[in-house]
Amino acid sequence: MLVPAMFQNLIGYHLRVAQEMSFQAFARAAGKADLKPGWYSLLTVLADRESMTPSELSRICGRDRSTLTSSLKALSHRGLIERRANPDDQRSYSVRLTENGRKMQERLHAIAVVYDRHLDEIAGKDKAVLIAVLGRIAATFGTPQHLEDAVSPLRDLPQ
Amino acid sequence: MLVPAMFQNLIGYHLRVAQEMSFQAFARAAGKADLKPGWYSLLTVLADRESMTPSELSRICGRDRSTLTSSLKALSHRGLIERRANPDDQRSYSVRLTENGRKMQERLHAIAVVYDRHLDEIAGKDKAVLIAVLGRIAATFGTPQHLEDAVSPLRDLPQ
DNA sequence: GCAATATAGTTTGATGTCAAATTTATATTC
DNA sequence: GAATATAAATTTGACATCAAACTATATTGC
Repeated sequence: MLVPAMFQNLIGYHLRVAQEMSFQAFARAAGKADLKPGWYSLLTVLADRESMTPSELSRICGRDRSTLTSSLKALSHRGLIERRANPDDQRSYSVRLTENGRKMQERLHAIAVVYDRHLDEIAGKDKAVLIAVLGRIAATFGTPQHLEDAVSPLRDLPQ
Repeated sequence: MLVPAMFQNLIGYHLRVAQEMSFQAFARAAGKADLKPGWYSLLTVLADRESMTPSELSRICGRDRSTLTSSLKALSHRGLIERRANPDDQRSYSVRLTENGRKMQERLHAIAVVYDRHLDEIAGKDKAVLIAVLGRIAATFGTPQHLEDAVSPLRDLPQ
């Protein structure tokens, strides 16, 4: 694989390439199963909660609220989520997974796990070091609010 | 930083978060200097070459050729690159940096290098291992043999 | 109690991306 | 040498995304 000489020593370059390549592999696999990779984070966050409002989901997934409008419409139209009016606030509504939505989340997660096994094999004995360094990078460059928030709902998941 | 339990053993998760954090830091810094991070990869690749065609640039930067059309128009309009007709092939033309383009590339590169120094410090003695593993990931997922799809564009810098 | 302000969600507009179709030019084949 | 195929760049269409404007409802402050 050809790497421009001037990038050879830049960690940021390798980080970006590796991330994009592995994500694209996941996206292609999901696409073949007619699954949108963009759904993965939404469904996975929802899978751990009774229900959430679009705004909460937006903060946790790190995407603008306006972006979720069409995603939620698509997910709802496909019967993967359902909306429920909030009796206390007529502006708002809550979203929760349907049974099909849960199955879809599991399918996507299964695909993600398969790709992560590839990553495990590639990393080999360096896996612990890799995860440690990546963790330090994430911590150093600051944790955006959306990821900070994302932690709380998922923190206590059964292993 | 807290990591959701269901993700804490997934390399892909740490890879994505680390990449997202460091790229956003770079993008914010570039944005403050009124620079489009999307220009960085194009200008940097061009900075290393006499000239290139849009197709070569597209392959090296891993973006679809059609995507480059508007970018090159913007860069050209700003006087950062110039186009030259190819006398041997009237369909094609070459692109090269202007003096201003080189200055702009240097400004962006300086910002990128600052962030990569942070990454160096964070990686410390693990830098070589990190780059090696990231390289293997890119090579594996960017190589068609591992996936039926023959999609293996070369990715490049944060943009 | 009502006007001002804030909030939830959507709509709109701009940008960046890919894929497919198009156009024009070059190569290949018969 | 004409027909066909390939190639370079662009155009078009479909999305995803963010930010700003907008609508409808809630909350706050006076």
